[in-house]
Amino acid sequence: MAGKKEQDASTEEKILAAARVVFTRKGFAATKVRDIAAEADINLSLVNYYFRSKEKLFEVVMAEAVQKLVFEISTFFNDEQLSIPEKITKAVNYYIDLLLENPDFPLFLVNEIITGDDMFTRFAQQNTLFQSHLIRQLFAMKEEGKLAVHPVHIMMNVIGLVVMPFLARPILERNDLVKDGEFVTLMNERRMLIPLWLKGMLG
Amino acid sequence: MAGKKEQDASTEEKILAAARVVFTRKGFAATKVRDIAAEADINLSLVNYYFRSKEKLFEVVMAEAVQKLVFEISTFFNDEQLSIPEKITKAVNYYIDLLLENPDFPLFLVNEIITGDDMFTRFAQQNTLFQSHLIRQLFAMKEEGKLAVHPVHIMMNVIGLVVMPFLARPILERNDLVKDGEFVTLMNERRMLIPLWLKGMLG
DNA sequence: ATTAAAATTGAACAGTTGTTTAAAAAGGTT
DNA sequence: AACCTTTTTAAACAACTGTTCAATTTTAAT
Repeated sequence: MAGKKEQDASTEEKILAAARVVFTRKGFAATKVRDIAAEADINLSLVNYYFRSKEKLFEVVMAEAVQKLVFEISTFFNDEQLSIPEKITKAVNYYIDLLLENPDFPLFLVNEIITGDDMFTRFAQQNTLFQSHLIRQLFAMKEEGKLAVHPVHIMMNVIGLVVMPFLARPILERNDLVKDGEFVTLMNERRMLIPLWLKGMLG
Repeated sequence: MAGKKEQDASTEEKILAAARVVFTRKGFAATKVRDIAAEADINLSLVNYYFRSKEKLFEVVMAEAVQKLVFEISTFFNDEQLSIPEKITKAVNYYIDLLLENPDFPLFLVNEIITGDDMFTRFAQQNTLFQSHLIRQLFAMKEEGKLAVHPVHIMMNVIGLVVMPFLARPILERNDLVKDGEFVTLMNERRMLIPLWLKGMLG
């Protein structure tokens, strides 16, 4: 029960890939184990054979998502060599790259903040985003009187300006306010714009 | 089947109130009809008696939420007497008022964008937010060369700057970055700040 | 008080869902 | 080949879930 066997990871990986797709698109509660089995094109029982339960499988997928969205970004935020604008520029570009590849991530995570029991809490606990070097820099700036507002405002703005478009995307495209393919162009524009806007906010 | 009876709306309202609470907190898929019955403290069958099905009941709750969050705001956005900054200021204050009273709304709506079949689509169709007078004003400004960026950027920024804090709130408070009660203070600060920031973005 | 409609209840239904089980198939080692 | 482990399969279970039904209670009108 302890050691994992190597050899053929193909079935296990097929399940995991399918789980990523279905969980991300439908959320935990709306996802049926049979959906995952069908998407992976494997027998139903294999899901419980490789991952002990639906919940355990979900935890793996969720951990991956949080890893990508939160942990990686904290590298930039904790790099003591970088100035505030440099940190923001790096973070914005990393996020936009990531979200262009995984457009469902924000909806997925937000979805689980709501329903999630402790699942999201557990990961967020180890989160170094909100106790990062960037935060300390901002607080220091505030102390010196060089920042007029609470540092949390800045943090919320960075995340809000990057993430919100991906949340609003379905509505924007549905209402033909953003044409096909134009969304990507707009997001690429924001790589420049968001750091610029934040410079304005910082004073 | 056609005409609704008047007299005792108490039970019906109890169910509706309970549905608002449970649907908003857990989302459609994770909500059981028995949860709603328990929350309303009424017999299980009465949910189907007053509202034909779980889905029909959900549509009522969702329609209310969209009404509050989208339709009302379009009044401001379509008031031809108001300048762009005036529209934004009104919208920001209305949203912050509303969201302080219903902090779960954003999570709820986002949750249903993901899982929702056509439900959200149907309402968004009639949406006058993204074809509003404000949009036309912004496009006109762009034409005149007085606005450097695509108007959609501005729209996304308004919504993002207002809504994101409510999405992030659980995480912020969990990490003690925002103390008890401080969140409300921060949101009240944003009534002034967001219009200010947007003035900067507009040129 | 009688009568009819509306509201409420408890029980049951039919379908779904996560999980388990026992048996078969495949793979590897000696 | 014989033997053991790992993987896969079909079937079933037990709990859950949305909904319905028949019977009872409440309400309102005459």
